[in-house]
Amino acid sequence: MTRRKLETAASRATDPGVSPDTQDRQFVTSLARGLEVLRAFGPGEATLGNQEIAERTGLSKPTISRLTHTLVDLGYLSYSARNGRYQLGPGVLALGYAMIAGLEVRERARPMLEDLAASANVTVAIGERDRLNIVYLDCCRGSQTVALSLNVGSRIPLGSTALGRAILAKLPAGEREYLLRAMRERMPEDYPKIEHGVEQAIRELETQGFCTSFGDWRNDVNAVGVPVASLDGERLFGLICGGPSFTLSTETLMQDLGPRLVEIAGRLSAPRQVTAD
Amino acid sequence: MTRRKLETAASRATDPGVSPDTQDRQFVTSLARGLEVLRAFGPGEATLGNQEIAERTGLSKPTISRLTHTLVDLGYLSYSARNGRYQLGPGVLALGYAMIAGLEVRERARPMLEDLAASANVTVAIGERDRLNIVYLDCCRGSQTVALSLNVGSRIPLGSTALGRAILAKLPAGEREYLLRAMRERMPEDYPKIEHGVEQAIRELETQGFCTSFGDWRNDVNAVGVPVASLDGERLFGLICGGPSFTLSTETLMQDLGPRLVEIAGRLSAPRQVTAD
DNA sequence: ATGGGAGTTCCGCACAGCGAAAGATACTTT
DNA sequence: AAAGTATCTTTCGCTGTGCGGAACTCCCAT
Repeated sequence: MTRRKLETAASRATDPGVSPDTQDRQFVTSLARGLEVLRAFGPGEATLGNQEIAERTGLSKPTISRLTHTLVDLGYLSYSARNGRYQLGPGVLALGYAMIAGLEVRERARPMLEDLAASANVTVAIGERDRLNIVYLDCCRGSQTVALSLNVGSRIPLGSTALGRAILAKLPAGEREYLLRAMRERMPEDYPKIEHGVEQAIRELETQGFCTSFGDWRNDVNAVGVPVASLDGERLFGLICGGPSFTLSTETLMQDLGPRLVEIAGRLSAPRQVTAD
Repeated sequence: MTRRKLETAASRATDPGVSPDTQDRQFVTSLARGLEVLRAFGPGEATLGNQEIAERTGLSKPTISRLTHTLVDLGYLSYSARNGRYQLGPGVLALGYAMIAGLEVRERARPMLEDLAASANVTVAIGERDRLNIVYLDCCRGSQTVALSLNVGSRIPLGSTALGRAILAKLPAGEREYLLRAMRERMPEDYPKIEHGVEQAIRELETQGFCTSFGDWRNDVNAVGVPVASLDGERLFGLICGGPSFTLSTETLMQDLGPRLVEIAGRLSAPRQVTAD
């Protein structure tokens, strides 16, 4: 039982499409496939037909037909007989809420995020890794200019954002390398920048306690980030603070906001550091 | 033992009418079971062990073991080796966001909800049915804008709320009866009230275009609701407007807010705006 | 130490779920 | 209108997946 969670946690945690040739007797394929179907509904693809799902997932049409049938039956997909297309259904949203409602880190973090967002008029967010993305768990904005009400749940890339870098940098080396490898395979052209950014983030975390992304994700967005471990030490989150580059200078981030983020992260972490690694 | 009950009841709670109880060759059991595992994580149960999941779902321990293993692998569950318990993972949240981001009704409804919530200082929400619950798809509050996105995705009962009644009342009779029957089985003691409320809602919708729930869900909450069909006519949503009974009188709801809700519902259903074809 | 409870692994069997191809339906094209 | 095209569903045997009882391991309590 030596090779346990580290490997499996990283094993399929990357990308759809190819099912890794694991003879894992513990792995339930149909479940994974069904979830892959749900995952096919991305930002740009609010509605999909069976054909499109089959293409995106690489599964055969009859399989898709059965899976969608099942998912509709359970309320995770809605079917429009009008145009033969599916949409994500209410069941999926209820699950998402249950997830966020049960997250104690979020509860504890929220007042601090609000405080910082309001006092410095920046965007503050907490996120977690999901495969090769970061998912926003919570988000506070300074001035309610344009209220894009909830990007809680939205994804941003892992490699180029301050949030992603903070998390990658804090990850055990093995897992980090696994993820970097997956990114290199998937987007070889972006990889050099990604790798460089992550290496820099590791150094920054060592020296100053927070890492940066100045224009690396969107070139008009600056942000600083810190990692935060859950109380039981099993989950790794990231905390960022950022804004448009013409509002938010790198100096402010480096000298004021970064340190404040570090301080918040300290308060969020367990009172006693039990780093048994 | 009687383990068939919960599972099948839950499965069919979405699909009304002539679902032949014959072994549905289209139905992928493992997928349904896996999703049932995720669903076991309710409001009160942020973390669960395998044993508890097995009890809640009625599945055998080895089966749960395999399903949780798979779900952890895919990022839909997080596992804490510390105490051997699971939590919903980030993947689930990303799905929820994709669902809500792809909902055009929500986009179109939002400005109207905000407007009404602000001008009348009430809570306005849009929801959809998920099995025997209503799931909030969006929610605007009048004055206290503190917790805005928090209860998106949260569930309220189908039978006693204005939202649930609006949807039940507008449903095809067969489906409505199917759901009522399911509710009678599951909560026989509450059923008489539920049935009465729904019958009343049907009458109210006919006569005044909106239905009511005055203290029937929480006895200090008043609300009025209307059904809204999606543009393609395939999905049925509900719109409510409500607040605490000491702030929001039944008269205001009946004479002012109810009609305004009806008007909003009309604008949501009618695609003929200032469109130049 | 010792017992009990929780979780995982073994194992053979049944049948769930798979995919090629045929059938059904809706939507275009000529 | 009729043939053509694209999409989705159903059929049908075969295979291998996933199932559960029982045995095994681990972790806490006491």
